[in-house]
Amino acid sequence: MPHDAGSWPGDGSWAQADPRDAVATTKADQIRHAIEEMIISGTFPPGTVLRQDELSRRFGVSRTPIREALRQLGAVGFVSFTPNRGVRVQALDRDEWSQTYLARAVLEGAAAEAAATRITDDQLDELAAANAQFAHHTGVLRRANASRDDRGQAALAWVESNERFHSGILQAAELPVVERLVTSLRRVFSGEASWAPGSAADSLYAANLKQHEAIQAALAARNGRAARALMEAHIMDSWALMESVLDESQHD
Amino acid sequence: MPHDAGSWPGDGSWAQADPRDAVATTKADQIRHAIEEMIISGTFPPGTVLRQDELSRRFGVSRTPIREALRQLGAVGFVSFTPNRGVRVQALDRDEWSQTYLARAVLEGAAAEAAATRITDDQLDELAAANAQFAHHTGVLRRANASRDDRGQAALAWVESNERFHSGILQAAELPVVERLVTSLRRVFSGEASWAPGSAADSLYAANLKQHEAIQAALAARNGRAARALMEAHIMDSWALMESVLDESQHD
DNA sequence: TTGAACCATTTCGGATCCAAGATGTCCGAC
DNA sequence: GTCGGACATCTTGGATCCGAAATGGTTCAA
Repeated sequence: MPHDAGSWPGDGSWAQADPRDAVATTKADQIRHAIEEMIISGTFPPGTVLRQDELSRRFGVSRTPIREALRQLGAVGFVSFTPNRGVRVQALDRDEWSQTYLARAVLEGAAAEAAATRITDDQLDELAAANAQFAHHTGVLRRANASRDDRGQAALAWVESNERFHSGILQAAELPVVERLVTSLRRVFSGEASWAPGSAADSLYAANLKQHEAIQAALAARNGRAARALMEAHIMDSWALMESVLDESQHD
Repeated sequence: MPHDAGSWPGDGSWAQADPRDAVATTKADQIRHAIEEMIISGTFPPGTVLRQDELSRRFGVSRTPIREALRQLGAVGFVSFTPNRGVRVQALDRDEWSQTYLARAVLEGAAAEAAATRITDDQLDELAAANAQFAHHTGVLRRANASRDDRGQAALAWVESNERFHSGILQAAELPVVERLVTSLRRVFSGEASWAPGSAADSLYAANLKQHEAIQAALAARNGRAARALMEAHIMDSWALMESVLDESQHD
């Protein structure tokens, strides 16, 4: 191996971030994951130009696996290629964002409908737990007198419990292909928002919580049609929430 | 360039197959396209193991661009990777197929709804033309006394006019993100069927045609809700048609 | 002063070389 | 006869090298 492999940024935990790679994996795949995480976490904000040489130094490998990693990210839409010019972290405009939400809405709606007939009691319990968490963090976010630090913590936890709820439903639907699609849509979009849901439209958070509970109830009642309609409306409303966050951060 | 570049299979028309690549493109991208076409056209049936060395000889390039092309195809799901073992053309089982259709159904349904409010008269004319073509080829397919060769021709033309109708609606919807998603879903699935719709359930073809016409009418009437419901039902019915074709080919 | 051509620099794309993982076979031991 | 291990071979993964495209700055002429 060239360069100094010991000079890795962080602690090397980038490797095997995904259990799928635990058994056997290539550097190209590990690096794809690492770059993906860096994009999502905001280390590489949208619009950033990624230089192969710089990345190869940072990861302590030659440019070959870097290029393969970038090709994969390009195929999936995380970065955009310009031949002989380099790659740049994809930046979505508002219209593309809204379409991403639309796609998620109909796909997760279909998943919710499927889940209604298949969900087990254990899975329903899991959803209830996720929603309890969600309710708690929503409360912290809406509390005006919370410190800035608390808000940041709560925002992260809010996103996490939200994901827990949504992926719980996707798993219950037993539609792995659809689940993969939604996951990739969600990852692409999460890259842009360095999520500080912060002070955004207060009532929207409350509505969001109510919607989660309504969806949960529909699933418990095995009402597929209702679950679908509610989920669709919920995600389109989340888009409104997201838009208000975007507007806000634009005014900075 | 190594090897004999003159020994290209075919006539070199693989290059610049996509106008997007016309201005500036890399060999890796051209080869990705070429392999993709080969998978779709059935040259590389599902399950085929793709050897880098063989591909590099076939395309007259070194293994480097081949590997980048395969990485891209892998990221998109056309092929599956096994580290140190090679890549294999992805084979979908019946359940994954059905999910692919479900995803298409809801996404194209949403597109149809959007199209209803935006479609122009010119675009409506184009849909009508596509459907006229579709009707014609459906007729040939249903004619029992057609020769085997005629049927093959008609089958291809049938698929083509079907795509013309569907992509016409997607374009009218002005949702490029959704359109890309659907296109990639459709490409993956078309790889499997070396489409000889042939003798499959006759009444299903007739139903398919009627559904196209109903969707067209809903769009003309600017009825988004109806267009969406009809499109969804249409694609789920197409799945039934596809399933019967699959069953049939299984009995060979 | 401005614009166009030329050259140096940077970065990428592709080719080649080498190392490492995987498979299959052959041989020997039990 | 069968099981296990060592070895030969095949294929992939990664590193390095080189040519080509794009950029930016400089110079010369109009």
